[in-house]
Amino acid sequence: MAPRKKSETPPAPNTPVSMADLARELGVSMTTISRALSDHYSIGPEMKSKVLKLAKKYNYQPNRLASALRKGKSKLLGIIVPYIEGRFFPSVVHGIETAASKAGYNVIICQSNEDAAQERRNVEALLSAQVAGIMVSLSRTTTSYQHFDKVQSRGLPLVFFDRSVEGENVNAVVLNDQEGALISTRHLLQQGCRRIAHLAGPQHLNIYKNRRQGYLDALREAGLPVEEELIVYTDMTQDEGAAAMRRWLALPNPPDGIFSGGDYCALGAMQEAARQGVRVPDDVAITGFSNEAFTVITEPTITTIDQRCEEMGQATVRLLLELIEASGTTFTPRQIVLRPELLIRDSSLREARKTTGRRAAKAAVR
Amino acid sequence: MAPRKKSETPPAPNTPVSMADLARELGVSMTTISRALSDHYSIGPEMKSKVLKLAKKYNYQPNRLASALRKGKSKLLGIIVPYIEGRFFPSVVHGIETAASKAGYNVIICQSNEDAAQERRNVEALLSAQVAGIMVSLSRTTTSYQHFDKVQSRGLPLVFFDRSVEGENVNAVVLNDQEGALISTRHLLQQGCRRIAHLAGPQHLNIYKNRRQGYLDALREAGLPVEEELIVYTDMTQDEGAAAMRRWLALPNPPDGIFSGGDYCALGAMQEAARQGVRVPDDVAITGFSNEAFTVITEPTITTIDQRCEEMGQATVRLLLELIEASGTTFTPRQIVLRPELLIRDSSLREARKTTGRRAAKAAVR
DNA sequence: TTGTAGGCGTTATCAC
DNA sequence: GTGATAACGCCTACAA
Repeated sequence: MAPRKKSETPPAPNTPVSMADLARELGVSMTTISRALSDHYSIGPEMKSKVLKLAKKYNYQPNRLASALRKGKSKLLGIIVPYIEGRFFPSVVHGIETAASKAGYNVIICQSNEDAAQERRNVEALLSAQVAGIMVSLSRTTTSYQHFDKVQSRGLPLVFFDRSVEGENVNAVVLNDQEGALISTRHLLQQGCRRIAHLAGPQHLNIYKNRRQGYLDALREAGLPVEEELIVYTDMTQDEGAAAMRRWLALPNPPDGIFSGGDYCALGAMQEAARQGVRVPDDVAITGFSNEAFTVITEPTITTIDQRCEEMGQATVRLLLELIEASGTTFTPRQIVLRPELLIRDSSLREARKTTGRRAAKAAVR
Repeated sequence: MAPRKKSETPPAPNTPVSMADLARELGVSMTTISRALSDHYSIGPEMKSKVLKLAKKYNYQPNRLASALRKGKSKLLGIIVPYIEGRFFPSVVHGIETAASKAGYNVIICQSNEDAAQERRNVEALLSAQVAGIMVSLSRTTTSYQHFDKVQSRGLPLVFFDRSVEGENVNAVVLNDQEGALISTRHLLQQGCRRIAHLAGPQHLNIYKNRRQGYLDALREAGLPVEEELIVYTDMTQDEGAAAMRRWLALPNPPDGIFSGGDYCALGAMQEAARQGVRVPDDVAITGFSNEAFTVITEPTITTIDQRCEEMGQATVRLLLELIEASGTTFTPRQIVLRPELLIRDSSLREARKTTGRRAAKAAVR
């Protein structure tokens, strides 16, 4: 479409009105209009109100493209996530969008689909769109980081969240998975468990490595031995949780507590226990990880670790905005570590006084 | 930040390179560069490859802001959703982003938080950002639609999805809730249920009104009477489902089938049945609506209606792109109605041959 | 306090 | 086939 011709008549009602249109209408210069609209200091109050009134009348919308082009700074932030599904990423994105919008920014969202090449293309697209900063949770297949070097060498603020690159040289917001595992396992110990098993996830992923470490820390702290038969490595699926539980229940001396690195896996174990007539939490107490939505609807409800999705989103935006404002000056990279929260529910609580009444699940309204 | 001064030296490595920089380097005009990069017809092949090589060397990124400003058309689409949580909206957004990105568009996401005023602000922001089109799922509190009239009067393509305004004058993609209810209730009839109850949602919301209507249709079709004591109006929560079930089980003649307008509510009913020793599906068959993630992990798994979230996203983008391409020409608004899918699971399947083995739940990896 | 003018990076139009 | 030039809408020295 060819650009609209400049006309001397007032703008058609269905066409966006520019500052030039307002200027012509009032017989003043564009500068005046610009100052009135941007609340500049040197502008007569009556002039200003006249401009504002006309702007409202014509429903003037500033063209942020033009503004960004001129100023070299847009009001757009970019997010790259592996995907927008499940519980975790949508919640973080929710937190990000809320915080960004509060600060006057809009957010462009991209999915890498766990594909490094796609992630690279996402970065290019965001650079092309002239975003003011980028937030990334790494794709699982990303092994080289040049595309991010390029971002930083342009002086464009960059913050990783949840899945970050290692090191002190990046800005990142992550959850302390190890601490989560530690407090969860400690809780099982406090409930009287002495033989605590662990459903571990793929150890090449940091989150699962750290969760296993936290579990080990808690055992050591309590002076308990680590028994290899009590650690089962899984892909964190429900079925693998059930399978592990079957193996454990077949032992001469089965565990009396289980810390699972994920909720689905914990669920599988719990269901297998029920099938075999083993009582949860009395015979075996179980805790999960992630606070999946279903953990409050099972019977018993599942003790788990909340990952502070919303806070993670907020913290990510806060850090990014700091970087944007400090743009130009030197800024020492920061890693923000969020503290996980243990949500104690019925699957691990052995005392007589259980949590009173199930937490009402959110309405299934869409 | 003041715009960078035009310099005669090659660009610093950390600064974006423009077409002018390339032109200077090659001693040709910007026009030539532009043509080479945009694959224009009148350009010498050797010139073209020279330009492309240099562009790659300097890692040239087109400035889409400038391009959009000049052309009056950006490569950005806007989405407005009530929120990015639960199962439904994230999945639709996932579908939208995937389809948009395939077509070379990026997506700005906004949340209205079920607030009409916020929704209005979202529209303004997207207009300001000069998006090429807008996709909206209405906030629950939206009662006036002027902000959308403004969008359309600007000639900006607009498509509603899921929560749309009524009428033939809008472009929309919605699910046929009534049909979903119909096939779900029919399925219960086929399973031999003769007294089918309904957990209904708030009737001022179209989706629940339509689901109730589908239920009534199925009863009429089967020549069964509508009994008011078998329809309970709820807010679709788990607890209300349980409460309704309690009332039904206290009847002299309890229902032998239940069609719930939502999965959480169905779950509550199912759990209450279990507590009272009533067998599902043999004593009472139950079906839900929405295909929430938990419906495959309960025991028994819950029969439900899939809402085609991904397809909805794709269809929305397809329709919007059509509108964008038809921009200027007259385009008769279209309403696309997606057909829901009945997922038959154990909570309603009375025959001996149940679904073999629980469907493996997706790994709880984040 | 207000106006003038140039430029942000790209592309369409015209001339060569 | 290539080049010069003028916009797109906004912002900001600088001048008045």
